Amino acid sequence: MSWKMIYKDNVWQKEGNLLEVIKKEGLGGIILGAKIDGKLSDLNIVPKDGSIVELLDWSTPEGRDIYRHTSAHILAHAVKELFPEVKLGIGPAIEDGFYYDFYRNEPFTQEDLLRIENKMREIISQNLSIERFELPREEALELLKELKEEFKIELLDEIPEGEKISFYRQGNFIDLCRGPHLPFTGMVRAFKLINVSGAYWRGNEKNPMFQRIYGTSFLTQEELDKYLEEREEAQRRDHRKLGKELGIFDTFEEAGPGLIFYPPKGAMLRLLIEDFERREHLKRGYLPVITPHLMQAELWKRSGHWDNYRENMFFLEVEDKAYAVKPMNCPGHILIYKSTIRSYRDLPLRFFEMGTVYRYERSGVLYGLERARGFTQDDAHIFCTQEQLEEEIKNVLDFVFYMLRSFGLKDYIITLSTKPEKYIGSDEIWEKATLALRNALESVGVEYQIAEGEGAFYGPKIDVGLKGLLGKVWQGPTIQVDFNLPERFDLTYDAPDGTKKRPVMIHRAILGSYERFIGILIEHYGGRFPLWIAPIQVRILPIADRHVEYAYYVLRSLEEKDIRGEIDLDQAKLNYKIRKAISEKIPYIFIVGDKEKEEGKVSVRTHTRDLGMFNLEDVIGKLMKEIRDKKLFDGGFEDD
RNA sequence: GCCGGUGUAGCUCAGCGGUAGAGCAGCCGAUUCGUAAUCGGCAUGUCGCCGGUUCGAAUCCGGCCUCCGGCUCCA
Repeated sequence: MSWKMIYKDNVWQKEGNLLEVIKKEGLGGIILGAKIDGKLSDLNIVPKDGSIVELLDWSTPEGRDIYRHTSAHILAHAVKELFPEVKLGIGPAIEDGFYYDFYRNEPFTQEDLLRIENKMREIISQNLSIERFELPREEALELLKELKEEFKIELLDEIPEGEKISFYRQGNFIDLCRGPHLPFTGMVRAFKLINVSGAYWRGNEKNPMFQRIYGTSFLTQEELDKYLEEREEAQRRDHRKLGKELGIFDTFEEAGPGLIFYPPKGAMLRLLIEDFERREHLKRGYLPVITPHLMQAELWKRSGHWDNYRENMFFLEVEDKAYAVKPMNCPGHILIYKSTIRSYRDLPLRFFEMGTVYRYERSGVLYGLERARGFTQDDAHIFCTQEQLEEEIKNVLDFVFYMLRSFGLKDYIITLSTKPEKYIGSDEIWEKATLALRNALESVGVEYQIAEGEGAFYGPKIDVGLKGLLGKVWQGPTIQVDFNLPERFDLTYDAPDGTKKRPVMIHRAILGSYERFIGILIEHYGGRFPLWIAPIQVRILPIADRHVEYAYYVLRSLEEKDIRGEIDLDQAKLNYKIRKAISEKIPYIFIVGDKEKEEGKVSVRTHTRDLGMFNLEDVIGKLMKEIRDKKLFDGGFEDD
């Protein structure tokens, strides 16, 4: 009756109860669960003869999940003790913690949460043993009826025939659950309930709404505190707060929700990004186009947006004609394509537009710059032959990664979405297009995941999700192959053999939208932008009035080289001006006093430290280089 | 859109039935200053909006709106 136990670099041959063995080895409280022959398991069991038992501790994702899943059970246990009328939903571990869904008419208040936390502490200090038991379906149903857990009965119905039906019990709390769990409630040492929010039962908005209590737990209080501090730090970087503080963007209640305004600094930042991107497009053979924001409804009927996207569009009527504000730029570009006869010699044809679109997003989904009702896409539509598809996609991908690199973004998730159940176009063309996307990804050599069946009905696509704060991912770059619109608009080109052929269309955005991208940048840099896109690059601080004249001389010298500077004329002490410049996250601070004036120098500092005194020309040269190189490090040119 | 929370000066917040306050920012004055907050004075408001209760509402009640936490959605 012996089995093999593996932990870190150790291998043992053991027998008997796993939990006992772990205790004897001095690993009690460290080992949270086990993988027996590759399957997750509780600890309080006797492994089968000859099995291989891998021990899981906090350093493994599975170990953390077990710990937090048990935390969720303790939460549910506490809630049932305090509010016996509550019905249980589900309660899994998630990325940074856990949640449990409860059905209850009364909302949980902040005070309730504190009471629940206290009850949880009680349950933990009782150190109840957590036991698994399995029941035949009939008996499981009886038990759940007895417990009056109607939602759990719904879950039971969906457990496939032949699969074991397991329950977990701690004290008088019983829950239908696959497990595994910690062996004792006392093993959860540090936890915190974070908040309550609504969540539809089983994620369907037609179902009743549950109250979801989110929490997190860690092995030690120190780790928990650290996590909570990180959350607070993340909130300080939140683009919605920081972006407004720094004057990057604003919204106004009287203008309407989800409509973005750019004050001067934000507008400067955006223009700098646009300028850079515009030049890159022209270098890469894109042709600029500009299309109206308003087009007649008829056009949107032909494009299919009327049928498929109407509830997200803004409409208006003028002279008995219905118009729609564009939610997308494609129909406009298509009209330009169709305005003349196109030859195969014209292809690929790449139309680029910084196209501002408006989408009527449901009120609850708006989120600062990341999800707005009006935004500007760096949009292009490439019309090409099937043969050109792969090469074009490859070029777009290169472009995408070049841009992300330029802005210093490295955290992204790439997804290739393939043919869904409902689709148009032949299987051959789908296969070809999907292969083209895949080949392009392979040739660039990036990691990507495949979302089987997640493509649009009109074609497969590549999406790049950019990581924001607190695990949020926002779709930025996208490359979508489209077989539908060329069909609907009867797009053609003249082939070498004189026949009319249908082009393929690629919709693509490099950054996604300027709004969303700027939101990501604010959070990525905490408002401390690389020099080349910083709205104000240098703030000049004259020490006393007699240095103002020289400060202007310095400013003019900067302006001559297109460096964006300004002078702080406040009648304040140097310390105060420095503090102000740092809090405004201005990359370089030039201090000018008697010494500097006399010698034609400036003293330079960043938000962290004094870099010393330099000849004005030398500093300007260094800054110009930093701007030209789009340098990302913001610790100052001293660190070259 | 749904569930819950929230809204007072430009910002951060106090006041919670008797008619609006602090700090910072702003303005005025003094100070002319060397690497993260100089001192003094002044002014600041449809207390989110609409309606109701009350002798009296920022405060209590109802509706609407914004924003926040989620869910759903995201061609």
